[in-house]
Amino acid sequence: MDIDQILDSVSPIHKDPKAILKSYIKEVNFPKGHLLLHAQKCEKSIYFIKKGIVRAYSNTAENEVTFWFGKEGDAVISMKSYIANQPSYENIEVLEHSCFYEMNHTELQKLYNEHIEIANWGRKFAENELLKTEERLISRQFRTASERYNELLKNHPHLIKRVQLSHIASYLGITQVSLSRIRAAKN
Amino acid sequence: MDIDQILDSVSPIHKDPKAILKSYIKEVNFPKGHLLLHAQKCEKSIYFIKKGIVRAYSNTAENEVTFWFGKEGDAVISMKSYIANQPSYENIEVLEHSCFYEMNHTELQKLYNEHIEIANWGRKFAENELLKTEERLISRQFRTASERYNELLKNHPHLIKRVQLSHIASYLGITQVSLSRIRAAKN
DNA sequence: AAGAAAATTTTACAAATGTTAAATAATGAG
DNA sequence: CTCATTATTTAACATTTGTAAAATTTTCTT
Repeated sequence: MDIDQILDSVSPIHKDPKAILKSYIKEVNFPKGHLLLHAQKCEKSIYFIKKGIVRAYSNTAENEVTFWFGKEGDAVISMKSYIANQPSYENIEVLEHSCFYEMNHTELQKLYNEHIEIANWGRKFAENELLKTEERLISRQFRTASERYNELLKNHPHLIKRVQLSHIASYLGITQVSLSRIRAAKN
Repeated sequence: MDIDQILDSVSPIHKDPKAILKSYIKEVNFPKGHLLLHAQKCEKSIYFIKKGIVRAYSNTAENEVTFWFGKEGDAVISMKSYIANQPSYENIEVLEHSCFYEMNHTELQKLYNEHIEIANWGRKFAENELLKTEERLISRQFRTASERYNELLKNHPHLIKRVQLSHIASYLGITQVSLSRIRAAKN
């Protein structure tokens, strides 16, 4: 997915302000296993996935909890760092060799104060991410693990194949044994 | 909580653009039981709570699920309507006689395109709400019902007293019987 | 292709949560 | 203040989910 398409899918933006934005964006590659963002660390960059998949997780006292999967076109960002300049909640792990568009937070903030069209692009960016986060919250609050598993199968069929079931189980908030039972019940 | 304080707490804003914003805001009162927002309806207004408390809920096939409590200073809004111009997920019920600041979505959108400082205020508004929603999601994903109950006791002690336990149980994602057991275990 | 390592499923049992109904406590109307 | 209504807790039992460990399948390395 190329950068023009990604920027426009956030909110259509005219040629000139888009060129300004793009001049601050560079392409970077990372191998499978690389940590793109680090929990407890104040991150400086925002990424968009050009090609590949990633996983967000946090470590609790007992175990590791996966809570998001990112795919092409998705923004990879610590909102806590981007918005509040505070340490990230999440580790983001690259699940297969992937290519990203990278941009620096601070430079983006500066552009927000200089160009109204970029400010409104940034507003739409936050608004879109808000709707996605709300959707995730509602999914968790209203649907059973089994329903959410089917949702995942439907919305991210490619992902299931590439991600360990232990990660999917923790994403669903159940044990891997329970997930096995759900999967077994479908046959 | 007065409107200047609320607007500035979203993001400090200069006198002139703030005056423009305020010229579109009016004060409204509603009694206990009033429905401020309606699920399945495309809502036109955003509210800020001057005084009072509210509850967000949705009806599923079987039952009613409470998923948010709002208090003074909080924004009461259907993000789905505000951002995507689509029907609201939530009903918002006024839990005791309350006073709100009301503003129209469409007028706000217009201001975003005319004043860069208001555009950035709107960006910060979405960003702040995003952090709050993320916090709610993380709370649900990482903490047990019991921990979340204690969190609620700590952060909203006044609320617990004024809200039925059946609502709190559904907010925590457990049955009222389980909540009783949690409460009993603390004595 | 064979063997080792890792991932997934299955089993047996324990613990937690849900369901239904009854008992108790709190609230509100007259 | 009293009675009726509503809210909350408790009890008994059923169901679901978790835990630990073994069995099986898949993946990776050589």
